[in-house]
Amino acid sequence: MNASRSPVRQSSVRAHNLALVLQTVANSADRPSRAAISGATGLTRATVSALVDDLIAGRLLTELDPAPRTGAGRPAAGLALTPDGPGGLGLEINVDYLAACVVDLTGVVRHRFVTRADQRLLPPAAALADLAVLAVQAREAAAADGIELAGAALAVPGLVTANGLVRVAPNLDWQDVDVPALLDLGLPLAVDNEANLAALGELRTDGGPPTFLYVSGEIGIGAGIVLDGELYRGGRGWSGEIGHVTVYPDGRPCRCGANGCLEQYAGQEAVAADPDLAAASLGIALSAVVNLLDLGVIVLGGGYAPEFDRLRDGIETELRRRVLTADLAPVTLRPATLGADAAMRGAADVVIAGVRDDPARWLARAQAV
Amino acid sequence: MNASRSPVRQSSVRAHNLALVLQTVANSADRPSRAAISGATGLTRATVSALVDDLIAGRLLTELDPAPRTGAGRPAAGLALTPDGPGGLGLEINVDYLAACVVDLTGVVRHRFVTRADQRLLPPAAALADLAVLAVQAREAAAADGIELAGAALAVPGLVTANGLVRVAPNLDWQDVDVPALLDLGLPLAVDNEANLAALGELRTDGGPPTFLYVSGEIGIGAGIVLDGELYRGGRGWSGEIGHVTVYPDGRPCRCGANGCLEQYAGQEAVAADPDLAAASLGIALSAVVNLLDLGVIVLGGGYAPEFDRLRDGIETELRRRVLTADLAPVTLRPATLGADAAMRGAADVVIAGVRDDPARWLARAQAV
DNA sequence: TCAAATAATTCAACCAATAAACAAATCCGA
DNA sequence: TCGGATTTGTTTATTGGTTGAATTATTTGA
Repeated sequence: MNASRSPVRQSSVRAHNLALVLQTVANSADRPSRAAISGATGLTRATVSALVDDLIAGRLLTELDPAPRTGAGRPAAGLALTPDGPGGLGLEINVDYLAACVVDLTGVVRHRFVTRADQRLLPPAAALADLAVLAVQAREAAAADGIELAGAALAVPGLVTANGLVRVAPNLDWQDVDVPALLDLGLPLAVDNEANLAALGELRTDGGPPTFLYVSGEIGIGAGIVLDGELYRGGRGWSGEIGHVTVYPDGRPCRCGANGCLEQYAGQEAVAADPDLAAASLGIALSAVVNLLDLGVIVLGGGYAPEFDRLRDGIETELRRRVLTADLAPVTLRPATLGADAAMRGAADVVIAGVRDDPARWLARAQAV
Repeated sequence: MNASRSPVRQSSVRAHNLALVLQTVANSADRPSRAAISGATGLTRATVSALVDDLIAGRLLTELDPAPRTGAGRPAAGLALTPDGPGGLGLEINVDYLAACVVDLTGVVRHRFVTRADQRLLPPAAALADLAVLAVQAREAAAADGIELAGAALAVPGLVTANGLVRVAPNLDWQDVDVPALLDLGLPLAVDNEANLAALGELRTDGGPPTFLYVSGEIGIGAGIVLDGELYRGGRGWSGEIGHVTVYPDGRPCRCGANGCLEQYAGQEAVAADPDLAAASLGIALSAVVNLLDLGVIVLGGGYAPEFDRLRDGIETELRRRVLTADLAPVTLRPATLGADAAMRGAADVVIAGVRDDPARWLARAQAV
């Protein structure tokens, strides 16, 4: 509802419409013609043609054979995202591995690199130096495919501020690590919480609902909240700490100092020890989330995904009992579709989503080079 | 991040910039000149002049004496919102009263009408007919001031869908009431939950933070979630049901069928019976909200506002203990600044916010008439 | 072989913002 | 008291971008 606080000039109109055309192609199942785009967007064919010319010149779209059609008339030229345009570099650092991947504009993972090693034994700078090695490998592999990286995003299991500072990452034993200062790849770098990025990865999975909660159960429990297709990061970027939602006010002591946090009842160890208790506890906490945010879909990821069948009933029982609107509108529970790579995939997706959402910036950059 | 799915034409540019200028005036403490607006927005003076001419012609802005200034130069003409342009009609229906108010474009309450009567004794159609009488009075009073109502909004203590259908309002004993069908005022009518609208009322209060939780404690407990200056309504419009967040999983049975809902420990009766228990319970539930959404400000309204001093310590104790990021960033607790009228004020504010956020639509309508 | 149909491009017109010059109204200093 | 400095607001030519209509291109089908 709030109009954004910046003036709009004609060039903004073009930027917006470039994004509109590019997204129309991206969301289209077939390979749409210029005329089809015109119909879908409401822009005239003349305008679409001009915009498409720019997008082709900037290596974001390519012309292909059209989708087959019956009847008379000049055949259309099919348009699709280029697999050899800009790409995204997804990075992940976790307790026992480092990973990097290259995703092209169409969303396909083109390259994937993993190094297994216990990151808790290294100081942050050393771990990030190792990660930089992977990043360079990834960039070279991408360049060999004709892909230029538009940026990078790093998934970290911890609290991250908007400017990339990792305040706390308990399982890595990190505190106040200024990642952008230590990891200079010569690329724009975003840093975010792993659950947030995994949630975004899940969102890009085709047909993903635009509003859902992604819950990732590892040693700790994190959640990514996606509202209307956008990740909600919270006032200071620290949303989704569902692991420390109180389930039993006078329950087990938690490492955070409080009692009865969900983490103590549905963390990795607790799930193994007593799946029923974990499911019930998770159900109680998730009911709170649904009552507050009215989410229709909950995705269980991370360590929860393989345990999904064992947890489902217990969770749903509590949801039915404790969600006020349970009989008015159902809550769907489903396992994550991406596996262990979810956060890294999500990170790469964030980068290419940045290009798809603002192609004008990419075109201007490509122009300058 | 998601570009909206509609094309942008030149007229959209004008619509956006009209809104930008109008909001700049609205948010300005003094009475800004065209040059000042130009400086604040980044638009050129020429453009601002043209936009201001339109806004003055549409009776949204007026020229006044400028704010005093020292130094050389031609004196500026001060601009301000017109008190006699479009206004908003705020309506409220609650257990024991009906209310209506007229708020002008500057946010001042110009007229206020209240009828005390137990609404549970009447069928919904009769209650809404009584409300329509108040609405007509309000409109006539507004017309006498030269105010034309741009629309109306109604606050209801219950679950409301996006198209104005009241699914359940337990304390009114309403079920599936199609309000827009029963209440035709010849004006655009929005219907929303009272806590949502009260939260928006609190937002418009000058200096209100753009991200906060508004909690309203009456017989039930509702909450309005405001994220980045926008009310978050949830996937189906039923967010904010904090009253049914579980505090003690095996605790007191609730009328909703579950056990240990917050409502049983911090509802109106519970607060009276045991304020300490109410505060602790509220603290536990609010900690969950903060952990999930990372909100920095919580506003206590409705029946909680007068009890604020008695509840504060108990709530803050739990917040400190249970919010993971409590030592990284504080959570501020404060009482609501609007009193019993909060929801009705918020309703009227929603209407005028609609005009301020999209003045082009109002200008087009005024033109057509 | 030609008419109908559909796709894409070209071109003049229009809308809105910009930049720069200009007019208006005040202050201030000699 | 007068003229320059200063700031506000308007005028005018230019530019960027979309539109709509006309035009060109390419196919199907009678």
